[in-house]
Amino acid sequence: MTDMPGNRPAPRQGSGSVTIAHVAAAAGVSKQTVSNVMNSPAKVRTETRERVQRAVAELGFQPNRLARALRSSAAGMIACRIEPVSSHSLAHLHDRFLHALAEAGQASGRHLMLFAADDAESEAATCVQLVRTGSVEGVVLYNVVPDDPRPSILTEARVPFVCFGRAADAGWVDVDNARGVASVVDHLAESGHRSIGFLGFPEGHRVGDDRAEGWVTAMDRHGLLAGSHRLDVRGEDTWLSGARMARSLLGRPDAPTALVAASDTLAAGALQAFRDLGLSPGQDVAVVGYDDTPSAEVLDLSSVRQPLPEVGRRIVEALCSPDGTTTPVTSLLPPELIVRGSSRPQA
Amino acid sequence: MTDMPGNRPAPRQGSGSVTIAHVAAAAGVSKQTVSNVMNSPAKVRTETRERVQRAVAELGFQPNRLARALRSSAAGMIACRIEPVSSHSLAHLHDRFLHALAEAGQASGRHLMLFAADDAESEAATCVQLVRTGSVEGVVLYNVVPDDPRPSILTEARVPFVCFGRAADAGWVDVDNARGVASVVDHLAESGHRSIGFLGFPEGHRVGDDRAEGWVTAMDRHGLLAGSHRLDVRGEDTWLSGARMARSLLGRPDAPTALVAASDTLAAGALQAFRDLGLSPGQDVAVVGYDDTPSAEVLDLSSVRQPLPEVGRRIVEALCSPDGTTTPVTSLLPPELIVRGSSRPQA
DNA sequence: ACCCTCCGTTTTACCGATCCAATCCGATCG
DNA sequence: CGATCGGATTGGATCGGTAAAACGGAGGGT
Repeated sequence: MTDMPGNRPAPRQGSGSVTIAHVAAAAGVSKQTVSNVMNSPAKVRTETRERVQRAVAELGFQPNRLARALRSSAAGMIACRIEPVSSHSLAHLHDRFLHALAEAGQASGRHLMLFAADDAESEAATCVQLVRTGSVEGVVLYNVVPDDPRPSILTEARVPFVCFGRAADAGWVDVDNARGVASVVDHLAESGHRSIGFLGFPEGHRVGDDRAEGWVTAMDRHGLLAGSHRLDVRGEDTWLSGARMARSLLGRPDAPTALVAASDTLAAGALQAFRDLGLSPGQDVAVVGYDDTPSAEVLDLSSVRQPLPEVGRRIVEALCSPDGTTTPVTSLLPPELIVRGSSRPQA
Repeated sequence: MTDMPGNRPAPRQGSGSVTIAHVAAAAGVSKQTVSNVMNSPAKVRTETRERVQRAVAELGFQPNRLARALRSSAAGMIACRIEPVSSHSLAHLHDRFLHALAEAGQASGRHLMLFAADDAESEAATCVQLVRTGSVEGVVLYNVVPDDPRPSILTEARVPFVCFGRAADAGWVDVDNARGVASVVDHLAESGHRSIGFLGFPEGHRVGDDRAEGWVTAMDRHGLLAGSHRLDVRGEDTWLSGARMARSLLGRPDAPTALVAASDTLAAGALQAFRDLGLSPGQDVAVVGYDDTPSAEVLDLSSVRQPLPEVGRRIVEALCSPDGTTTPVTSLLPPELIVRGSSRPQA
């Protein structure tokens, strides 16, 4: 209680921060007891605990994360690359995903570190380095494609990681794209639509193909597929392309009464096509987008929302669970359909 | 060279990482010499240095960031809040800004930590906590508004911080919005336009007002302001609102031949209005957007680009420079006009 | 030969917390 | 009444580096 361990002047002026030793001295106990109060309060007698807690509150003590991390070799951090802007369709989700990840991490006492990288290889190299230097406990991969080089590099280097998007021989969390589109078809079919078109991405990419497959499956289930294969059109994920595709579908003799778009961008283009053709969205013809971007709300556009908060939680959980010899954790989450004016059945 | 300091089994199997002690043992020198090789190579004799470097390479040693940070009490990290998605016009910039920040930080050996917060107050509280726990050296504030509560809280708590956007009594980095819009007016005036309209945000917000002021100033400088005050219209930052405002301007008897928009969103709306009116962008009427979002390129829309990489560098520099009693660093950067088809003078 | 400087290296201490083993204490028990 | 026992508390070592001071041998000056 008299002086500081280490003969340092008590609460240092200015810049120095309050350490566990200051608290211990103030409460008249040892450092270890303070540590116990912070980490396993049950081990400390109530009276002592309260005395320590008072000292903690008075001095405004906050344990040094670095020291704790060093000693317990648990960095309390996960890393994720922040990609440069691209016209990739998932780019719109990137910041929402990072937000979800940050929030989920905080909920379990872990922070999110961002890093930039030029390509997949340097991203993987950075991940390895971050883990080797003890900076992070694991990393999250985003936008994983079928023959992605990253999972194998990281597995080889024994870097804990989880993918957002399916990957072989690795832990992943994904949102069921096929199911999302299928739920849109269900919704439209239940609203009485019998001819439902699909505006998709060019073939060859996982996400786009999954969404297309959802349309086929659901159409078939409703017995609407026969003769509908002409209603499946594909094109770039741009507003103009969406408008063009919608116009071409609606210009046919067997024009569909509803459209499912693989993105809000395409759906926004479709809305424009409706306007050009003098059709009223939701009344004359329905359209539903995907990803529930901010513009969907502005445009009163129905859309499929990915449960990003849950995705974040699952990823953090998978990353921090007792990894090892067991099969990597995988989970496929259902998206949620948000119905707005563009597809609401008129009363 | 014989056994490990601390009597630990040499390169531990599996999970354990290579430490400075392993390298020291392998090279037959002390830990400190290894440390010197890594940090101040000049202090070490060439022969010794090479021997150590060989050992470093062989063992794949990477210094533990946590240990280094703890000892030198320099976290090597900066933090920035990641905001939830909003319809705020600057939201489009958020991920690009974070990317720039991450890149700039890496260039100076600092990593970027992201955190989520519900409001400005809890954001400030988190910042204080992050610095107090030694997790980060400083924080970056984004979207700073005139009477923002955050700067004063952080100053009070002696948390080093820099704002992206002007703030009183604090370090900040900003892009000159007025100058950006003025450069657009210059460009249009040089292309022969004499009647130039402005599509802006509702009054009362720093960014929007700055951009509007740029239009006024430049128009006046070119002697085009007289009678032009009717060409300054304001509205929400949405696509629909942009289309509406453009239509209303172009429908007048004194219709402008060029439009300056305060955002790409508004400009995209204007492009739609042109289409509706049968006008050809860049030929019949010019339009220029702001922020050079990805859609600007797709739409062949001229736009003003904020020099985010430079903003990031300046922020990191300001945050890590010898802070203290001197006046906080402030810098106002010029944006760059990207001319595309929507405003290119026809040859 | 002696002292002093200089340089390269090692030694010692330390950053701030946690882990482990040892100690202390009152309470129970033979 | 001394030995034992279990929970509360403490001291010391440790995590992996870095700062500062101590060390030792080569070279220079007188």
